[in-house]
Amino acid sequence: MAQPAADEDEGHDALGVVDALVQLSFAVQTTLTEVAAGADLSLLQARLLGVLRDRTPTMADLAEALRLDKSSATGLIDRAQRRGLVQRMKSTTDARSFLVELTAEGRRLTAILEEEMTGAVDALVAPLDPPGIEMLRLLASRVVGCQPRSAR
Amino acid sequence: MAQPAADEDEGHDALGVVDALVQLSFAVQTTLTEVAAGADLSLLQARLLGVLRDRTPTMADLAEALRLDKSSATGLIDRAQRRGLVQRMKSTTDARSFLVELTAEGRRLTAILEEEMTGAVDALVAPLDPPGIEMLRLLASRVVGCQPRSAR
DNA sequence: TATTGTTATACTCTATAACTATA
DNA sequence: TATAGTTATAGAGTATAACAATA
Repeated sequence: MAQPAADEDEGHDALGVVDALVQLSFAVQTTLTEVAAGADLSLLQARLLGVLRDRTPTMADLAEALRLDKSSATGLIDRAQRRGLVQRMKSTTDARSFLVELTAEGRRLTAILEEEMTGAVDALVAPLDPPGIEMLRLLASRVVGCQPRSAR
Repeated sequence: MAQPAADEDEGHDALGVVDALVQLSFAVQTTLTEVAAGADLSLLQARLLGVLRDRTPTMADLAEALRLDKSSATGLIDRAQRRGLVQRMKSTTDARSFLVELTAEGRRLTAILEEEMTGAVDALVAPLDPPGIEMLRLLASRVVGCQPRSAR
């Protein structure tokens, strides 16, 4: 399928639903990546903060939530911890296990990122009128709400 | 904003437009990544093939199209070339410059990926009825700026 | 002098396999 | 034996800075 034509000046061809969705997904990811970069974070580190906003998962939980191997999660948390964003807490119920939680600094950054990402994505859909935005919200919700979870 | 709840079992909460769009973008990216992985390629390598499908850019053009630093493009093309997917052609107009093009094997893989990615994204929107899909196509096109003027 | 591209370097991110400690 | 997590290792991907060759 066609790539997002970042270097072309006229992007007014009619797109099929696949190209439109793929280009939209790249536009959203680019937006999120830029916001994260503004806080000197990778998108993955930002996603980590998002996961930890409402949870205190074990390393294994975290790996599953981010679809990473457990060894990748170890490195991710090592780097986040080194930057003072998260900390490992010994589990009281399983001596092998850690619970990962945000530090105060991590919570501060998480709040900033949430606000900025919301603003940036809102700006992305600003070309639509309010009914269009509501329709997009509804359709996107329906697509992600019907995801087969059983497949990994 | 909330993370795609990969580890939760029911995704039927009402989502705001930002969360819905972010989750949709991750769903699309995950789908594309899985298709690419099925051909033993990263998503970036697959994007590279997509760019080269209709173009024969210089290294600098390529870096711009993929929004990479020129040094990153060097490594990307080195790896793709090592796998026999692309080749560097000396420019006839600028002795400093190369044109990057697909090999026969690269074209073969590109065609397969295009077909599989289209099928996978189509499957993603299958929960919607045909008017919903058309509406999603229209809204996404408008957001990414590729809507024909007549429909604006 | 400016541009094209590579190299050297350092870091993030990713997975596999082997390992330790605990269940 | 099985599970939770780390370590060792290898590789992709990313950017910055310095560099060579050419424009």
